[in-house]
Amino acid sequence: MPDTPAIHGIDNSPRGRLLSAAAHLFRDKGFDRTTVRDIAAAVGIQSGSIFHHFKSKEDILFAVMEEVIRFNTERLRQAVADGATPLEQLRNLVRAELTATVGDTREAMVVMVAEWRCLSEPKQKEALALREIYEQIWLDVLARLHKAGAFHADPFIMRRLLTGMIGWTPNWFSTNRRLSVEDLADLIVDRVVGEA
Amino acid sequence: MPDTPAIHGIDNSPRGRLLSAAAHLFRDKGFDRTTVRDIAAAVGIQSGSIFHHFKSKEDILFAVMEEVIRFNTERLRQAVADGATPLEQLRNLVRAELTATVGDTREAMVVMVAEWRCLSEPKQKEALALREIYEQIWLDVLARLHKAGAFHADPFIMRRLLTGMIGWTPNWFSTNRRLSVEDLADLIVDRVVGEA
DNA sequence: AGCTACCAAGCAAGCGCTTGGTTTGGCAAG
DNA sequence: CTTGCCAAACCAAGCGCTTGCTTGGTAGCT
Repeated sequence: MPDTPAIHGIDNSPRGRLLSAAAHLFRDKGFDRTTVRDIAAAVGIQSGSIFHHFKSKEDILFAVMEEVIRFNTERLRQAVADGATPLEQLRNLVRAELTATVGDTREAMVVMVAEWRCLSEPKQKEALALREIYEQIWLDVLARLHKAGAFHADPFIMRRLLTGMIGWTPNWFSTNRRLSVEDLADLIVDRVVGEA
Repeated sequence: MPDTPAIHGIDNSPRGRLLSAAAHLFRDKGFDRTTVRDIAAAVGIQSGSIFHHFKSKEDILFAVMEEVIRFNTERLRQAVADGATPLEQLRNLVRAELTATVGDTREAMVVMVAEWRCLSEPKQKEALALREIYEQIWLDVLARLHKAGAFHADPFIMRRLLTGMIGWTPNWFSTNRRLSVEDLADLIVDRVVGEA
């Protein structure tokens, strides 16, 4: 029963432990190369027992994504609420998404972007609906900044560049290096409101 | 015999057609969800006949990656050679990688980042060696710019932010929109040498 | 008694790949 | 111009294995 480190926002129930283990394995080997036998072994049960908690392997993947989107959407809401000015809100948003991406929900976030197409089309649509709520929070703040003249480019495109910059960080950022999440967030914010 | 659109830098031999078709399918459904029967059907042959050209399914994936890295490394070299100043070289590099990423080698580029871990470890190392040559071209130009005072951040980190911005473009950029590759390149270059 | 959580066994389908043999196109000797 | 030949390209069939998932039953707690 090798316990996998829990993911922030996922509880300690049998179902929750299954989710954390699955997220870990999905990130490591990908959804398709992870067998239900792998997941079962990671929490110390038989492979068939998984289907008492989830009705299919795809459902596990979907649950991982759903949980991480919901949890981080709430985090974004907090980030905006905690900012007095649009610029402060942007900085908080970048910090929040960075924390999600290389911090406490790292594995699940990586799985979400990497294994998106492993979902059936109906499930993709379901997840997309949740994702759009998440994105709207970003777009609102960016639109406010744009209106205030903080940058000239299209807010939509700016969000996409930000998504790219932040989404790539798991491939290189290491927590135990000298560059902190806060410093990296500042660096990224500067790419938007460009003060060289 | 549904012909898949060829990828730039891959010839028209039976092997080349197999590679193009495979790249297309790998991008669409992922490496694991693509069967050798799918690939065979895409070029109109029997599944077993594939192993006359490649000794394993993994070899097909590796060949796709190898071809696209080699081809685009040469493109980067041209981009640097065509630039008179470091800033011009950077702009050319961004344009070149954007063209590779959303243009003529799009499918193969997407496959390379998305299906990296589907390679066995030895093959990963082989591909990584090629990739490092590619990256060094970027780092040289960025280091020169940094020395000249064009930006203050660490060139390594700047390259990673660029990789993220450019690497994410296939998920949103469309060639038939009003934003051209050149304009997007300029926008991205401005994120580096920040003139707001 | 009834519910949640689990086990032991295995089925049907799909997978990568092998095998042995056949077609095809080019090309040099007669 | 024919003939014989060879290698590249391909076919038809299927083997052995892994996969997601099902089934029927059991242990333990309330």
